[in-house]
Formats: sequence, structure tokens, C-alpha cells
Amino acid sequence: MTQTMDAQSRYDEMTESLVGRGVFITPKRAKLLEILAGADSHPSVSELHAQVQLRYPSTSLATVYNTIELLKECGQVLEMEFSGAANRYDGRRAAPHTHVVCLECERIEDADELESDGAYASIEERTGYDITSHRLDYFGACPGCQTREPGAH
Amino acid sequence: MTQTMDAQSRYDEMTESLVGRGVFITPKRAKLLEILAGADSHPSVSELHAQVQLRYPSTSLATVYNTIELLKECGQVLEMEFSGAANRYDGRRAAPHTHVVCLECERIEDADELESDGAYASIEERTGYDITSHRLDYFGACPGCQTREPGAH
DNA sequence: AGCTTGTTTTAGAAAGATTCTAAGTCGAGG
DNA sequence: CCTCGACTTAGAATCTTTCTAAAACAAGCT
Repeated sequence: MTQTMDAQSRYDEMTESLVGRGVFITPKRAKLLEILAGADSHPSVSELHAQVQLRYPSTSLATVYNTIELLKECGQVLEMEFSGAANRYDGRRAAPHTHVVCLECERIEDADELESDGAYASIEERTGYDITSHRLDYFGACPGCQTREPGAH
Repeated sequence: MTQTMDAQSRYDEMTESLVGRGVFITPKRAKLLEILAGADSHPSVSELHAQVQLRYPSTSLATVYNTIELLKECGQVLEMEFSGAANRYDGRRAAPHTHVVCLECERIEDADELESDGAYASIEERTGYDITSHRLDYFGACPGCQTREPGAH
């Protein structure tokens, strides 16, 4: 069973999850959820902000950060951290999964992988940590960038 | 064969690698390499800076960043990025490997793992990317933090 | 000794992303 | 028409990292 579902189902799931916490789904938030549920590009906050502004030009950055924070608390969005660049978000599959990250153009794509199911248990046993999440990214050059000059964005 | 080696060997390796690039090993840089080669705590830049300053009080942050940049170019240090917090560095094992990260106290420890050797090839075949690196972290609470109140650093 | 050259180092400014703050807006219900 | 609570906003503040221009330094040469 793949964890990828259609945009409508994801939108409904996100909405229910937020409403369940007593959060109101305002028009701006609805638009943001819609974008997150449908995007396969792992957008950054500023990309999301720009998208929402197409429909609601008065939207501030704080609203986007604020709503993403709520989604994170519900486990309804996956955040990928980068220190030099902006964080990237996956609203289609909120559970940790494998990505490939292009170091040239910053494209991020899914790369479904083995994810040996017993990994958490085996690491918990060995380290004593209580594991709640993981991050597994592969870095390199995407097909497009392999044929361009390095450094030429 | 484990890739962990004693501090002296790592120090020598780092030094040779830098000298091979025509870089001078100044006293401040030597001290930094010594700290990196011996630390098992995955220090941040500001921790490294503080350590170097114990011996050379006039050392600036820029020198630490600058030397770490050189080490990264030589593949002699592993950088772990975090958007909210400072980056963390592993000078003992510069090749990607598995860590456990405590979300409470930010402790980072090695967690040697399976790392199916054919993973790069299999992902390259499926995605068309040219994979040069990866990141695999598990997040959770370390033993010490599991017995303390959440949020109580 | 005194130059010369190139690298290293420094303090501070600048850049970016994220978080915080205080005030303003909005809408449902009474 | 009011009230209350949640939401939104602009801007300030914070933090890490990068950049910049000038000063310091070391080694080799005359």
C-alpha cells in the first residue's frame, strides 16, 4: 500500500486533523492546505507564500509559518531542514520517507526505498533512544543538472 | 572494518589533506583540527570556537568557519544541517553514516547501521540522479531525556 | 635589517530564514 | 450592536552563516 493519495483526500485529512484540534479553517489556510496537498515539488515557505498570495494578496509570511506549525503539531506535513537554504515541506506524504535532493538546482523528489521496517526497534535497542522519526536523504545531481555546467543554475 | 580511528590518525589525515591543497596549518587551525579529530560530541561552530579560544583567545568565528569550509572541500569533515539550530560537525568520521539525534537535548550519537551497500546504485537506477552523498538520521529522545520533563533542558 | 608577496585573521557589516510581539481585523453568538 | 476569542499583520528581533576590507603575519629575497 503506497502512502501517496490524491490531493482531495489529503486536503480532507489535513482539514479534519486541524478542525479536530479546534483550529478554524480560514480561506487563506484552506488555500495553503490545498496547495500543500497537491504539490509534488516539496515547496519552501516563500514558495507557498507566493502561491497563496496569487489568490489572497494580503497574506503575510507569518500566516504561512503559523499554519505550517499547526500542521507539524498534527503530524500532517513533513519538514526537511536545510541550514543554508529554506526548509522544504511535503504535504502529500507526512510520514518520513526517502528523498533525492539535487545539490545543483535544489529539486527534491521522492525515492521510495526499502526502509527496513525493523530499523527503529533495532536502533532503539542498541542506543537506548526513543526513536520517533528519521531522515534519510540522498544527495547528488539530478539528470538535468548532470548535463549542464556545474554551478550554472 | 570500522571507519572510526584514533584522534592522532585523524589529525594526521586532516593535516595531510589540507597541506596537499597548499593550505598552511597555523596554530589556530592545528588546534581546531585537534579538537575535531578527538571530539565524539558532534560540535557546532560556536562550541568549536569556544574550545579554540581557550588556547587562543583572539580567535574569531570567521577563522573557524573558514577552516571548516576547507575541510569540507577536502571531504575531511561531515556536516549535519539544521535550520533552527546550528550545524553540527563530525570530524572523526567524515563519510556519511547513521546518527541518532535527541530532539530534547540536541545530543547526537553515532548509530552504525546496515547501510545496504547497493542503495546508491539502486536509487541512481530508479531516479536518474548521480548520488554523491546521503543523510540518514533517526530522531527521538535520548535515555537521559526520556526520564526528564519534556521541554526541560 | 628591510622589502615583498601571498595567505591568514579580524571585526563588523550583510544576508537569510525563522520567531516573536503588539496591535489591528474578523466573525459568530448573544 | 457588543463581546470575545481566534486569526492576521507589519515590523522588530534573533540566530547562523557569509561577505568585505583592512590589518597581521610568515617566508623568502636583497
